[in-house]
Amino acid sequence: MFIDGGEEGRFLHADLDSFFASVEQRDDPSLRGRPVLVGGGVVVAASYEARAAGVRAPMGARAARRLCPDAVVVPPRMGAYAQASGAVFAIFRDITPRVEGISIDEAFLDVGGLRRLAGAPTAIGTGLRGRVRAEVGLPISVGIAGPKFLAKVASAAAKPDGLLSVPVGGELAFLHPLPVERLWGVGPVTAATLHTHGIATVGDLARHPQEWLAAQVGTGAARHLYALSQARDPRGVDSGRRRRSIGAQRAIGRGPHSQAQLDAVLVGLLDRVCGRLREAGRSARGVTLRVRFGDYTRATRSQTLDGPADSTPVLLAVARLLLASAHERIVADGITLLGVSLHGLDNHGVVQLALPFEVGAGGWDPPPAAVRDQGSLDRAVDQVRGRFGTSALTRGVLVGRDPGIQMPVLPDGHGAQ
DNA sequence: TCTGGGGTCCTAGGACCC
DNA sequence: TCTGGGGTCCTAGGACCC
Repeated sequence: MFIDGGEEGRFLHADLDSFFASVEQRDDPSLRGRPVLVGGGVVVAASYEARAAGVRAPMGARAARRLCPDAVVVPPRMGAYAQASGAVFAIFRDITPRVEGISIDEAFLDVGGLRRLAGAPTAIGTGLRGRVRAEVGLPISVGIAGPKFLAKVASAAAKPDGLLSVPVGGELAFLHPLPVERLWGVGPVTAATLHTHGIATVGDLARHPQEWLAAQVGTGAARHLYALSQARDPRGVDSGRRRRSIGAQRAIGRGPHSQAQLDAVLVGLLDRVCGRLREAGRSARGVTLRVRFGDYTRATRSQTLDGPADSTPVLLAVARLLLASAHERIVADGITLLGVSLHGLDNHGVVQLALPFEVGAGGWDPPPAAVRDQGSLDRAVDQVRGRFGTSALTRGVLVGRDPGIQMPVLPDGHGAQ
């Protein structure tokens, strides 16, 4: 699909169709053309054949089977999805370095300025779709528009397996007839509020002044929604985004659960989360515990640490204290989910500051400049201390180019012994 | 439909400091 | 003894997204 005429916008949003289910159909030909559900107790992805029967994610498996009795249910294979995602993102970055990943299966690309090199945005999008299909074997939809968020709205409208370009000047004609729920940031709560005031479409929303909107949904959301309803979006593609938290959670049955059982779940969560933290070469300055009670209401408890930490015992101890602080309520109401997330993520100083060191035997890329003397090493280490706290400097070895210059600095698993 | 697992961002109040 | 404003950090909660 393609709205013809006029100049094209610079932002391209690429979104893999029914990603997990498509990977399953790609890898098992017997699943092609059949309704496929990925997940166990809950459907995390449904193929378009299953969606045709009304199945949506997330939906309980039992309800999904009722709607679609001949569906094939397969367990998720996160490894396969991560691999497929990596291959698709490699194609994105081959087209332009200006790529902003939104999740495992979608990204924004800024293709403004590529015209002479690669053609108009629609040509680039068509080429992208062809390459993903040929090289990775997956269907992907593409939206193109001048305001960034509108490219995402367009890709949703293009699905499945399509391309839609909203021409410059045609933004409002495309946007205003759509239901407000299509706007990024309008979920069930905001939608319900807007509906009570007779606002059903984006055009309805655009006819109300921002001040009035602020009284209904708050100043921040009002500013955001008002701008979007006028097809205004000042954001560009940010290719340097880093993850801001790492977490894990587990739904547990209604119980009752003994303290020992809860602690075992907590230990498992911390083990997973801290492993991923260290794998990423990062440290955390805060721990948040997330609890869902028997009545499905939620609460969080969080604590900030004196300095960054990446050790499982340290972070587990903090999480245990937080769990204890929720003990009374858990006893009273029961508990159905336990989760933990780590925030205040940073590298252990050295890599991020690009200090003039070489790390261990392996070093890192790009190689930093050599440390010339003990004095400059000391000053650099002081910088790290000042910025990240002393506990950032407790493990590993930082080695100057001159092998006589060494300081203990890096976390485990980052190349230093 | 009795309910998964991974994230992001915003708001608001209180503590604390200058 | 009483009183002010501004800024930052921390905690808790909520809405939203895939």
